[in-house]
Amino acid sequence: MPQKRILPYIILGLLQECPLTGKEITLQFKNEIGEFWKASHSQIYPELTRMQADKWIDESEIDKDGRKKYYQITSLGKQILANWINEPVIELPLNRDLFSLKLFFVTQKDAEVIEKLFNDQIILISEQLKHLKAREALLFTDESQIQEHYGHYLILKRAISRQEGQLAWLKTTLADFK
Amino acid sequence: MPQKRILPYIILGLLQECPLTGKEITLQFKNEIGEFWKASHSQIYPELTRMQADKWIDESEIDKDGRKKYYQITSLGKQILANWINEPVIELPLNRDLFSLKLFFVTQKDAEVIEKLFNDQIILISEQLKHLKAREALLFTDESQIQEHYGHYLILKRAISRQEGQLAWLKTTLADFK
DNA sequence: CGAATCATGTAAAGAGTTACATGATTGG
DNA sequence: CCAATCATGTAACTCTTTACATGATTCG
Repeated sequence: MPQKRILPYIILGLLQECPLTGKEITLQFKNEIGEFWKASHSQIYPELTRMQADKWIDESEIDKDGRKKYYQITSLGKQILANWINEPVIELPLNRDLFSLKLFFVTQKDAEVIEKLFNDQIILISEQLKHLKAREALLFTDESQIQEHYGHYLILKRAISRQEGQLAWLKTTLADFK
Repeated sequence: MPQKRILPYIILGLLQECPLTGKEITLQFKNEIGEFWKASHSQIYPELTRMQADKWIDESEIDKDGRKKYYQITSLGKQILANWINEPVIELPLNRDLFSLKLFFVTQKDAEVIEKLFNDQIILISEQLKHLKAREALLFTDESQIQEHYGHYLILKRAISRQEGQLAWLKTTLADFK
């Protein structure tokens, strides 16, 4: 048996707000959600078909003629989403971090290797952080935006906090090392 | 084509220090490495066979009679490991965080749900942090330990820093919310 | 109209998880 | 000696990614 399916619940969560096409769902994974889960269109389209068969979602009347297919959440889907959110999270987040792995295998004498690893990683994280902060400035200009999309606001904040923490650690550890 | 193979490099990194059995390698993933990559024995044993066929590792003479199989890194393996470490890391770390995902889908009126999510997560992270700090106290009692296993020390520190950052964010955000 | 791209979908293959299997060893 | 477990290995199945495919639309 494989690992527990998460993707359909994420799709339900997105459709909870408004009907979306497969393409639009795919694009969401380039934004905040992508910080905490990845999925590509070749997973999403079959998943939508399956969820429709299971009556978690159905096809929306919006733009029915056009070539885009809008899906909307059903009342069954809403229940399933609520149940999932209420299930306690008992696993730690999974992190796959090549930087940390490479660090694991260096010895203190590999000074150049260590410094290069750190410098590259600092650049990488800095760029991502800049991108996240730009999104924050764009989307959450006033309090009403925050109220309306509170969950989105929280996980964007969380992503920013995480990257800032990493960046700070990288910089102080590199400074200590030198 | 699938994602890039990482496991063999991790195994090389472990074998760089001393010969190990498949079982011992498996157990390493319950320690620091498990913070940044997961693997189970059913991946590791076939991978060892494959790496031996590719001459990245070979069977050690240690305990050759016993039922345990010790593997050691070859000089080819050492080169391949060094090359891998020197390749720049261009991808961001992958994070899969169910807590953040669930947070994404709540609205501000779901006060109980949000508080429960936060409280559960605080407990989860606290326990993990306690465990990591216990390992730190156990392994790195003096400076010579740090020198000798510098990479191990760094990624343990990194894991601790990460969890502490998350915990601080969880606590202040929960306090703000109330 | 022709080229680029959009939106949807399918195919192929390795990655990773859980469960099952087996012979050796240990311990009461 | 029998049960538990150890160390290794295999099997079945899903996940995930990359590449390929196709018809509709847009734009110069």
